[in-house]
Amino acid sequence: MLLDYHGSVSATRNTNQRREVIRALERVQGFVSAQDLHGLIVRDGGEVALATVYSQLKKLSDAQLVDVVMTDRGEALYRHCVDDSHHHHLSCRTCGATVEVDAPELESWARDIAERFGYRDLRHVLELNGTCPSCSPH
Amino acid sequence: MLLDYHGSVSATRNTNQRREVIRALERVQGFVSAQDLHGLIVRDGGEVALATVYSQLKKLSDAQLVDVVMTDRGEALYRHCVDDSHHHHLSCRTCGATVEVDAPELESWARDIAERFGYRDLRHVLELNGTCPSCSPH
DNA sequence: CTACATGCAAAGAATTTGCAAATCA
DNA sequence: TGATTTGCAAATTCTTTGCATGTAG
Repeated sequence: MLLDYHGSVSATRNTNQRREVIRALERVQGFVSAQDLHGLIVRDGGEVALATVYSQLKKLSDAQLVDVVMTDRGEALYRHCVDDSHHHHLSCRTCGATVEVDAPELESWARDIAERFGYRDLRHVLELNGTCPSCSPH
Repeated sequence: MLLDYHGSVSATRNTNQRREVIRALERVQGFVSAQDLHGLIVRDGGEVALATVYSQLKKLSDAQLVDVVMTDRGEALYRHCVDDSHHHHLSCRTCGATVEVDAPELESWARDIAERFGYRDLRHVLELNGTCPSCSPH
């Protein structure tokens, strides 16, 4: 039992489906779309409706238990939150190649900014892209 | 006239509609959705179909003449590529309040990263959000 | 008990596509 | 003239919603 922002009692029932979703997220270790996640669950014999996967993912992300990122195709990708290993991507606009980038300076800079403006629960997403070496004109 | 990847001739006609789209993008100076852009054009007496706005935006972004960013709602935002007056936004997830944030440290950090990986023509988009002071529990 | 969760089907929102008619080069 | 573009409407894709039924607490 937990108190929410308004002091009332918050529920979040521990249903089979919720556990299936969380288990699948943990198994994947990375970003997955809701649809793929649902596919995984079903393929493994789980019985969860796609709409339920969506609603659980929404609750999990509201509770900040999963991270959400948007694909360039407008598809949301979710991943089980393990705030270590927070990193960003630098991708090539031409060939799509991607490298992972650690950004400790960015993280602390972001925290400073948030503090300066009195914002809490800061999250951030950084998209870096350019032309990678192999796609650059010689 | 321009050669494409396969050596054939590439066209890109300079139609009224294309000009309308570009003009609207220049007028806005920032990120707009395709739908809003279409709304702007129409409200100004322009006669361009929404589907045409989409197709022109696609061509423009393929040609790297506009930047594209994804909203957390899965909506694409486009902006005419100018790279002056570069800044970022810190917004409140609860009420939507937004403040502009300068990020000189970020800019130079991003340049360093790009250089380290040999990437050129670097662009970046940073999305910062949290809970603003007035939406924070007292 | 009952407030919340589920599942289905239908609704929504953003974007794409098919195709005939218009038009730039 | 002839290949692109346009515009409309229908199709797609991802996600949300309405509502009757199920169920955790």
